[in-house]
Amino acid sequence: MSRKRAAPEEDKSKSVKRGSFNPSWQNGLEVSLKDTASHLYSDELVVIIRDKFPKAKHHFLLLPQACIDNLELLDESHVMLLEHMIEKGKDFAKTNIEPKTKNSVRLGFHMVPSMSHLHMHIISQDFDSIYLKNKKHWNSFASPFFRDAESVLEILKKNGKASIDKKKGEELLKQPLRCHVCKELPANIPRLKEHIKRHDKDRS
DNA sequence: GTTCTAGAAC
DNA sequence: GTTCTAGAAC
Repeated sequence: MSRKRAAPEEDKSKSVKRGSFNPSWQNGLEVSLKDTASHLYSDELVVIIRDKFPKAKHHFLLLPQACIDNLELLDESHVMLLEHMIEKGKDFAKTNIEPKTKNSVRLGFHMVPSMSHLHMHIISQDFDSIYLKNKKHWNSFASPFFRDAESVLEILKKNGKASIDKKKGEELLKQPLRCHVCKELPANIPRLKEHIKRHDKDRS
């Protein structure tokens, strides 16, 4: 028998995709929110879960319980919520991430998120992960595409909103690969991954 | 968000 | 020839 791969299971997905602008993967976080068994922390306002494809040794997502799609929908009334998100995110990092790496943890949002439901990343800066595979992955965490939660909070306080610049986001994802520690410019992803191992050794 | 893979880059 | 990236997925 000469066949390259198993036959594609077309029928299974068609019913979902056809006539729907919101493919199921975009709603993954809504599903996780309802799956209380996956909650590592929860209170009346927020939930913390593991990122399904962690891009570093420690990578979690903190989501509000309320159905807020993205940063664009925040206004003055959400300042306290965002402060709570940051506080609980920091607490979680302090107690759940080993001391060696906890100093380099960042809390923040993607400039243009792929998935529905507002989510704040809690991610260590080693970027040691088999799931970090391409330029988009890298730039979404190591370029200004990653917006620190504290800066977003300041902007929200100042302007009463935290708008999304989609065009700027798309440009940032296409920027050359740049080491987040020493600003070196590795030629490709394998070389970048080899390069950042050095900084990990420097720290330990 | 991921998977898959054509063809660019080496 | 092999490695690597980048765009389609109905």
